[in-house]
Amino acid sequence: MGKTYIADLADHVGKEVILNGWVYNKRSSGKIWFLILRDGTGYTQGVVAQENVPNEVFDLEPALTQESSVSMAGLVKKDKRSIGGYELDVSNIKVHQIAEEYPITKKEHGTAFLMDNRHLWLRSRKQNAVLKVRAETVRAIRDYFDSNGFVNLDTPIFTANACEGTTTLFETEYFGQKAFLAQSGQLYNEANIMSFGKVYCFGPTFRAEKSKTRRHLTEFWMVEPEIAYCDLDENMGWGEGLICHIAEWALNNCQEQLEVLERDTSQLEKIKSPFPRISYTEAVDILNTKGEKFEWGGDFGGGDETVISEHFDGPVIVHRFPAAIKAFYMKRDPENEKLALGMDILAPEGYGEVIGGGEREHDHDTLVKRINEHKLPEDAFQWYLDLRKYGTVPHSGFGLGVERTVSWICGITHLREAIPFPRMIYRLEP
RNA sequence: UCCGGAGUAGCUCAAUGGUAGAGCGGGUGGCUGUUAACCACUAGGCUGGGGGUUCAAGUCCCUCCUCCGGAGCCA
Repeated sequence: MGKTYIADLADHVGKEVILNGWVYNKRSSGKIWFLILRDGTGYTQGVVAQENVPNEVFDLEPALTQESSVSMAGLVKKDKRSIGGYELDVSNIKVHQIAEEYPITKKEHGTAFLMDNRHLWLRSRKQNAVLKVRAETVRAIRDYFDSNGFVNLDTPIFTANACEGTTTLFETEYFGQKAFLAQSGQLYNEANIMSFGKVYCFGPTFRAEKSKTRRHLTEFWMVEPEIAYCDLDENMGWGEGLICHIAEWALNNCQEQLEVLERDTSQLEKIKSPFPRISYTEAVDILNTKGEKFEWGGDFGGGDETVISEHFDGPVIVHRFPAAIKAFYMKRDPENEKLALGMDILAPEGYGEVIGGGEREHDHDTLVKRINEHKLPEDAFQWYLDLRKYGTVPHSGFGLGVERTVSWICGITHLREAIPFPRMIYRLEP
């Protein structure tokens, strides 16, 4: 009799097995009772009949509280009446611990309460499904880059300077010196590509913005590829390919989870190359056609993004933004100096920007000019400027937000559920 | 920071200015195929804090605190 996981029960029909898990629920009916067990791989029920087990096992029922840790032994049977389609004719139960009164009950709870109990909420079925999709999304991302010749080189989290100067950074103390938590690995990626050609970094990133929306976290995970000898068009192709790969991977590897989440998978099946590519100016026209009264030159808000993406049936790429609203390192459009060669990929169904990136300025003197225009300290960028002195080449890259992508794949409404322990403006614990 | 909303039992929510209730969870008992099982009984409250109006405040007014979601910023 071996240790078995619920997900593998189908292979053990007619055999005695031991399942290790936690009490999800129980139902008693006098001389027979049911123990619904979860073990992280699935849910099943044990049937405990008075005539089949010793009295001391049968009498456990009143004491078994929700989330008590137990092992149960028994014969595996196929039965439609059981959750998961299989059940155990229980012969023995070993109690590891009787859980104290569990705060999360089977009825609904508010999100504030659930977030306070995030360490326990993770056990619930839906949260388990979302985080499994997250793990698979990370696998899909790595698979995409690894199998396309990218080298994974991670970039520092402690940095000395605020690279873009626009967003607020978390400040910390570093042996008596001021340091900041990184908001992007891009600048370091730009150094790395001159050695490896194609690289990506993948790690946590930090923004001290006091954002209070469902689309923002202060600590989130981002994958950032960077490619040497790559223009804006090719860059858009990499972003599009990545998103298609993630959607396809989820459909192939997360069917069970997407079902638990009641995700309309037809939305994911529609994610196919090529994505429509429209310029910022065309996007502004779309907004105005729909009566949004958007003025050329401004940045899109969450609502604007939704309106634009609703115009298309799937993700859409928006490119060539007004240079004035973009970072100093973005290359200008040679055909129109007012435009920067940036691109965003907007996910459908109102999920908004999941990718932001573009072609970088690779000319030394132009870059110095931009640094000064943005009133950034030139000294801090000496190493970055060096990259333009020793064999500079056109290059591009982008960042993809993991939690936004996972939320979209799962069809959930708030980023906080797409990461095990979210960090938000008013949430540092648990 | 600004705008809006909410704080009542462990949880989710009710309660014309007039004795604070229900469902779930807890406890006790019943039931041999239950599916957020069901049935009966039972315990559980400084109505977020402070101040005010009133014969009377969960309810009206002021103030503070906490949380929620939206704007800004962005992935």
